[in-house]
Amino acid sequence: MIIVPALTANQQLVFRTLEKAQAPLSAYAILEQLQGDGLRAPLQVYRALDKLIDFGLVHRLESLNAFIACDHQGDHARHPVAFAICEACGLVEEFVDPSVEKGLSSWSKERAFRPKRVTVELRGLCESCTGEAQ
Amino acid sequence: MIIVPALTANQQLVFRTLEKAQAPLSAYAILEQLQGDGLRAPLQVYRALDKLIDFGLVHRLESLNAFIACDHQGDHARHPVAFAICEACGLVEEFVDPSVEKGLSSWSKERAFRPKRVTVELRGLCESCTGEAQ
DNA sequence: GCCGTCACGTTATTACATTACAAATCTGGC
DNA sequence: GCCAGATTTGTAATGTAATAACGTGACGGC
Repeated sequence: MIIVPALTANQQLVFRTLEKAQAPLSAYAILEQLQGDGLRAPLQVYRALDKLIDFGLVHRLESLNAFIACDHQGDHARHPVAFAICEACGLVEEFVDPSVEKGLSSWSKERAFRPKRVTVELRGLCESCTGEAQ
Repeated sequence: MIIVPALTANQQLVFRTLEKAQAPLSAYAILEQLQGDGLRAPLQVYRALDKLIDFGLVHRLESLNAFIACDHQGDHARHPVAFAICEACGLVEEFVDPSVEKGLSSWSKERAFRPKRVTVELRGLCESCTGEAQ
């Protein structure tokens, strides 16, 4: 169980922006949206994001250089999570797959590798975009 | 089976640099090494990298913004590949895990998601660094 | 009161990647 | 051979993402 301390003002602003978006946002896109609320510099956003990621409230999508609110709040906070990203409509689906998890953890155990951070991302076409785009 | 056409001059230069490095290099690091050989602009490197990735000769490490020569040449060219990256010594190990592969492909099948590109990266500590760094 | 810690703010800079366009080079048809 | 179109290559400029370096202020323990 991870304790999430009360969020600071900046952290709340950033987190709510991501929650509302329901889609991945880049740090600079977040900044743009929060310029009316006193945020001025990228670093303010990056710092908030770092914390939110630590708390398990936000995930980073490496292949997109973007961030998204975790939609299994606390549920599997900090579990290795995977993402399916539709390149046509931008939809991002977050999921946990036991077989993937098992494979990675047993590989790690065999090699005595100690994973700190796990990235699993599928880029492709979601069901509804599959027909349209060939 | 994928046909790899003869590499262009730039592609060869970039590929050999990565082969020699045996470690991930950023596009700009590659450029720096090749400045004596007629490469001048980032785009020349990025274009070569794009092709090499298409051919399955090079992989991109999303969590590092860097590139590395595939070390299973042709073996599993274009198969989904996973990486374990040591944050202490920089060692990168490329591997294929059937259970991971199976998990991802069956998840995709169930959701009718068509993956085009798969990223699986573990960041952590390799065996030899695990002792030293706590 | 003093110190350590932590979040915050600001400026400048570095790192990574792409757009836009011009020049060169390849290719098939005649 | 030579031209027209397509493809690849080179170059400059720009856009986007992330961090370094520095300093300030709030708060709790002692």
